[in-house]
Amino acid sequence: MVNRSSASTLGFALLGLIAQKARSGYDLRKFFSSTPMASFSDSPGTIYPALRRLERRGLIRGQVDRERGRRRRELFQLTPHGRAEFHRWLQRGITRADVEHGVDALILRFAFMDEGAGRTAAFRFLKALGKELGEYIPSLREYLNSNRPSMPLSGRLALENGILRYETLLGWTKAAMAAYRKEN
Amino acid sequence: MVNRSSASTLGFALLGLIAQKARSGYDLRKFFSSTPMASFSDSPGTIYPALRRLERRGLIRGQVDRERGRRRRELFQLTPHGRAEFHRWLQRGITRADVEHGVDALILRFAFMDEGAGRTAAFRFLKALGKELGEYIPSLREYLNSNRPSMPLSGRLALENGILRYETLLGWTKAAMAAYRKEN
DNA sequence: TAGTCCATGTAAGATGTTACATGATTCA
DNA sequence: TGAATCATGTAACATCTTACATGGACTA
Repeated sequence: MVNRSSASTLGFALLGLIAQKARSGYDLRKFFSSTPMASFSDSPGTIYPALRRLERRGLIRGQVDRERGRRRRELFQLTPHGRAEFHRWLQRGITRADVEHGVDALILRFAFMDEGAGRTAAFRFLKALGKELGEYIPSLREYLNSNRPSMPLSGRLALENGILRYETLLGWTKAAMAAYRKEN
Repeated sequence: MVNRSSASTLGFALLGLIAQKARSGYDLRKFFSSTPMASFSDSPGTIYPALRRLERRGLIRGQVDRERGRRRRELFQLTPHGRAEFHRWLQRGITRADVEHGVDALILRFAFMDEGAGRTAAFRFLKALGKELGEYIPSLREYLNSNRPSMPLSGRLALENGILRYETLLGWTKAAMAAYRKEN
């Protein structure tokens, strides 16, 4: 069986944007098509059903905005339950699986951290991510060293790119922590 | 309607590994669980149905390996059609959408490039990727500069991480091209 | 002989994609 | 008035996840 109550990555992205201010499906589509959050699809077949799922689970509620002379549109806002679920998502710990599976979802979480969970939580997140990366990167290096001779050049370079990506991320966590310290 | 003849990212990952040598579903699961390709799920409910789909489309064919004293297992290899489709995937151009949507699928493609399409194709890929990144990164910078004042710290840092990621990747393409030149 | 690893699968459901569809409003 | 944009949706389908299930072979 599958998680029936909470949301997917897209779901949390929508929750985060709606948490900032009430938005319509169209607003959200435009946001995805016109900002660096373009990794999410802006197609109506993705957005509108996702919003209905969030509504069905009681995480958001929509109300039709019927100002005269304006096109009909439906603005969504978080319910208290939605706000709580979103907050729980932000507060989740960081696992090896999170880091292995692709770091984009983690960065998405972090992007909403200040607004949704506060700066202390943001700092804690960075520290936990740094710790996890510090443990993961050596295992990648080890794999590279053991398999280097048998790997084709493009395969080796691809792996080196992965390692570089994680190392850059680790450096970024440190710079980001410094930025938080400076602000306080 | 949806692409019925070709494969998903997971499908191409499987094709690439099977192209290297004949493998069973179990081999592939172990590969995903024990190497840096851990971003793919190693669960049987993911792998076995994906293999059946590839088989149904005529991209791979399996034959049951029934050596006595060994457990029954089914080894898959590429069909000529599968090899051709895989090759076409490797040769695909690089679009803005590829870069925006997440660069992991591109790196996967590159990892198989030498074996599946040769070094000339690998070099061409790096050049095209570098060009696309060179055009994309400034648009991210521009967004950051326009929106910096209104962004919360964690949001701004997340975006900076994205830019840094693309810049690191651009640097890597240059180093990788140098590595190819040196080999020839 | 009991536990572990090898090896393959199915079922139910959530999620996402592409394509198709509709109608109102604004603007040239 | 015709095109573009605003705004929301459905249908069909592929894909993926989680959980459940089975049985043979190896090893302590």
